[in-house]
Amino acid sequence: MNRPSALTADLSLMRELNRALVLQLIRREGRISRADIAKHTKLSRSTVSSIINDLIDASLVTETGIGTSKGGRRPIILEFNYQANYIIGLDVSRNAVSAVITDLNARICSRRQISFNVNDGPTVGMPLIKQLISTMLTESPVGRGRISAIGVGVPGPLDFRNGRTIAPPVMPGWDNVPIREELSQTFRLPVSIDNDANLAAMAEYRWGAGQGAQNMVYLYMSSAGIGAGLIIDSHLFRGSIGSAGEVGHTTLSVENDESFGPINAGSLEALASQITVLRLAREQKLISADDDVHTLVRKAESSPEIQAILRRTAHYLGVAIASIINIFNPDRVVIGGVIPETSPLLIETIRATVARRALSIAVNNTSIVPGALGRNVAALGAAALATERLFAPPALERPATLGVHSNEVGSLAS
Amino acid sequence: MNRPSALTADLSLMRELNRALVLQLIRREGRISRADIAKHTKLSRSTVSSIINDLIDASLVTETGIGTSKGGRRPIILEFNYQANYIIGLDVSRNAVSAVITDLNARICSRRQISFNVNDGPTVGMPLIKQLISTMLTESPVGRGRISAIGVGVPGPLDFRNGRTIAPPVMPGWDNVPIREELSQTFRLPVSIDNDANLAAMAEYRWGAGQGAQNMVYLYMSSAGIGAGLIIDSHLFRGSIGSAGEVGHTTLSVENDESFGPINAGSLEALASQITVLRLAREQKLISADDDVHTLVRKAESSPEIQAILRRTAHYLGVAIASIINIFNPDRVVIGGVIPETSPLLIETIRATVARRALSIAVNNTSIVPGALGRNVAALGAAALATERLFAPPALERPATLGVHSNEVGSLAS
DNA sequence: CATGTTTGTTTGTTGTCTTGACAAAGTACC
DNA sequence: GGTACTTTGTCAAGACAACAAACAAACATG
Repeated sequence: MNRPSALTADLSLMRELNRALVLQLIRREGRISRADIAKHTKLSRSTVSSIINDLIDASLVTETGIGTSKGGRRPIILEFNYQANYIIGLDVSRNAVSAVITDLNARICSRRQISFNVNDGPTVGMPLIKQLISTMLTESPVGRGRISAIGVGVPGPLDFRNGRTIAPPVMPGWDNVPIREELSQTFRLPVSIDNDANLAAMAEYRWGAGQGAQNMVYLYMSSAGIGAGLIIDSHLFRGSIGSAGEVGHTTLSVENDESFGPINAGSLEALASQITVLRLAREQKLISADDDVHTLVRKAESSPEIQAILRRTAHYLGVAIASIINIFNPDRVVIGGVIPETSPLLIETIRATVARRALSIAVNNTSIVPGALGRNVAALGAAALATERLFAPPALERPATLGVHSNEVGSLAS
Repeated sequence: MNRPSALTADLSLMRELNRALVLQLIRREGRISRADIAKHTKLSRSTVSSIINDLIDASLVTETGIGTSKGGRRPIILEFNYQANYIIGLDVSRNAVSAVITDLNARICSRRQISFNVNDGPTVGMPLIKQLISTMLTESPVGRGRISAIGVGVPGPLDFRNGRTIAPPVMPGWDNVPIREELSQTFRLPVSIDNDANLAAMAEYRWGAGQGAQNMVYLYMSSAGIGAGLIIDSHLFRGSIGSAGEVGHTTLSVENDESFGPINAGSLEALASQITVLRLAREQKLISADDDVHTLVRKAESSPEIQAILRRTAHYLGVAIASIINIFNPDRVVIGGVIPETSPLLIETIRATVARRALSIAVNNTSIVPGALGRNVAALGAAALATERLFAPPALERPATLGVHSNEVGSLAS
């Protein structure tokens, strides 16, 4: 039922597809002429002209000047109008809600953060969230009318059929809250919602360390826990009920041949989360009680004890990543969060563990890199998701297989 | 590069899409009238008529009778002509090559097997494979002219850009052999090639225990090792270089807090493969040297020692499956191979281990079942892949996201 | 200045789907 | 049996999107 039903093709669909095709090309290329679009897309010049007229009328594209001649008439340069619309991106974490307003190219033009306690539950939390959105809408440098979508990230899995939270352990009291519906009705804007790891993955994929990847795994070491976002052929993969990538609760298989029950080594989250790292360092008096992760990473340079903690953490992460690589065969693994993004030691140790534990063919074709977008990843991703939604071509049936074929003989169906 | 370049939409594409749409509906429904097709596809009745005429001309569809009235004129029943073409499916295993000829609905109408030693390398092996195909072509009950595609399964990963083997450990000497090209040129037929686990997954998904699933994981316990095939939204997922699902070489994480190196517990394949199970049973004199897996499963009923071996094996498999479920969130896990398909103990133990080790939300939405197709799965899958290829609609760009959206407000691009 | 090239637009053609009308063949009810 | 209504399938007319070819504008080259 949730399966994307195959669309019937008619003329309007054709137009939609070609318009999306042209639009995506312009977004990717930046500056391009009608003639070049025709060459890239293999559409005729007249068709391109017609589509461009539509897009200019919708003010999604603008003519920004005249290019240089290639031996004939000079081309008119077209550019995507990134300021045609603006998007609000929200990131709900355990103790704060941060919001950004971005243009269609993820340039942040406004940013705001409120403190927040997720444990207060939705009756306290939802009004705060709405209040923040309201403030962003009214006080933003761009007019309210030009903000055209809202994206929201929450820590934990969602029922993605109706945009409700589902009993997330990190969000006590937030069971089955129709966040999407409420916000959509209050603000009369399209609302996209997803969990923070997925959104951060989206952001890194489009604008950060994941650019150009085909299949990407994003591991998110946030203040709330550890999650993963999977991107397959440029698209977020959520699994059957939306819990794909929930690696945080995996018990790292720790056992020996004699006993079958899991030795109580706990979950990946318990062993390798940011909270655990801080706790261990504090217990050993390596940092003070109010030092944060940034301090920890800085002090690590001169502290072999902290380095040992980080190595151990990295090792656990590496084991999880090795499993993911064997199963998933991504060409890039991006590891996000303050510690991975600032501590070279962590990344290097992860690489070493993965090299030992994953299938060598797969490892050799996978680069493991830290995230590149810093503190606002998830909010940016929320904006990214909402943006993508605005320009998504219609969903069509994918080809029935992705197998290996000889193309020397035509298909029957053609 | 390999990324499916977005197709430009024109009138012929429109027709192709709609034709594929109608064809798939007929294949799925079995018996259906033009009017019902129009209702399901939301195409107009006249368009459906036109498309059906094309399909009847191509003899892919036939009018097979008159249905019952629903208060008006009685409908003409259309059926897919499963005997319009036939497919050869090959399964290359370590010590045999088996082949089937199937109609377009996977009904086997001819079957043959030759003994084979994969260690002899391609100079000996390829002629044998070609010989087998030749025999199937000439001696088949259907004429050679009606066989329209060949599918091949090999044990091990492939470079799926050019259909060559890539240094599979189980196929020494078979590095970089252009199997697809050779067969395609020799027999002048389209050739599809893939690894056996992927093909078996395909077969179970279409005709076996995976029917109706959305995201399916297939674990294949073959004589050559352990592999997995992943099906996402009805389509095989192969990863970036085609090694997705290669779980066999994963080192089951066995370690304790003191040491970081992997304790030499070996790979999943070493711990839980069919070969290992047989070896353990033989070492303990529980079966004789020439007993096979069928005997083993039968004797297990009265042998607590064999049961212990199976429980242990199931436990290892369960650990691997739990990881896969956490990462992938499938709604079905199918476990294929002789032992899983005949030993209830194995499946039940796997279920128990998975229930303890995987995220409960995900486990509750995942059914774990044995394979249903028996010994010819992989060959059937090879035929399935080749068949799908014949009727695959053209590849279009997928929508940019699969995120969660409010549909209350339209998109900009429409 | 003549020639050729590149860019963008205009015009007429083609192919596909849809709409609405229609015939054929049935049911339901009087 | 007759009339009204349904359902199925076909046909002709119209809409629409892309294409091909011709054309105009603007430029490079010799």
